[in-house]
Amino acid sequence: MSPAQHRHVPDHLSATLSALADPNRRAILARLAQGPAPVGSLAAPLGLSLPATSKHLTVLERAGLVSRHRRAQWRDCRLEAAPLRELAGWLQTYRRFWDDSMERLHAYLEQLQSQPDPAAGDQKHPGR
Amino acid sequence: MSPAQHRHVPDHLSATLSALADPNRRAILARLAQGPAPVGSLAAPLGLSLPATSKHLTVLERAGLVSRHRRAQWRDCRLEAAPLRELAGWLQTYRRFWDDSMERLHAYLEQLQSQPDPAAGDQKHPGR
DNA sequence: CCTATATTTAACCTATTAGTTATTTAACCT
DNA sequence: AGGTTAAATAACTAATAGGTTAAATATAGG
Repeated sequence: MSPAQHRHVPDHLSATLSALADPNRRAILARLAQGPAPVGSLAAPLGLSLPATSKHLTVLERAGLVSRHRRAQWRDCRLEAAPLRELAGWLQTYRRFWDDSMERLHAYLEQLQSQPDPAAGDQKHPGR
Repeated sequence: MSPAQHRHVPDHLSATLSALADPNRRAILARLAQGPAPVGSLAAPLGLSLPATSKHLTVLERAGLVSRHRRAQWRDCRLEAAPLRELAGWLQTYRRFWDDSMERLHAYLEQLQSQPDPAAGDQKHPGR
């Protein structure tokens, strides 16, 4: 058989998360959180070359996390938070797993079901 | 010169984010959010092979997002939320950028400084 | 118009990722 | 012991990611 075509258009969340997965890119965002900045001033403190920085910015831009605007010969980069909000929304659905009070509630609700969760397949003998 | 050694031990947050960046892995977490499950029952509904699933689980495990426990010949996977909490904490520092009321406060605080943010270098002529 | 400055783009390299198939390991059940 | 089921590991592959150096592009300014 042909060696598997596993190519997708990545969704928003995946783009956001993989953009954020790089520490240099998070450092760029941290810097931009204190106000817009041109590319060069982002590169220097991170010990990154200009081309590397530019690429990181492209990744961040494609994830919607920054926008760039020409301003004379510079290009001002600005933090765009919408994807972060989206991420926070996604994360929210897991909040009960680390929030103690919610965790207790959840445990209670699970216990209410009495059954070991029929939808989950975590019985003694899980369905094949 | 040798072609640049950019090898790091990735930090927690990077490991968490890159683990979460894959939609299949997020689907696994979503499934585990409804209770622990053996590997096979995770693979099937995602159309993933067992080896692929096992690898995803290894990635999630190394990020601390799941744990696996032998249970007869099965291996029960359980969601571990600590890294998600850590992520939520990190995200929290950006909350003011999407939360309207906070945003207004932030704008006000920035305006208090009167100066266009000396630490930021976003003046007319940014430092080299 | 020419030159300096700021940034992007191109071409290339290496490591990592996500998948594959085939083989092992582990535990259960006669 | 032998067979079956569950999962992991090995070996391989194609695509992606993050970096490099060198060349191109865009704007400002004498």
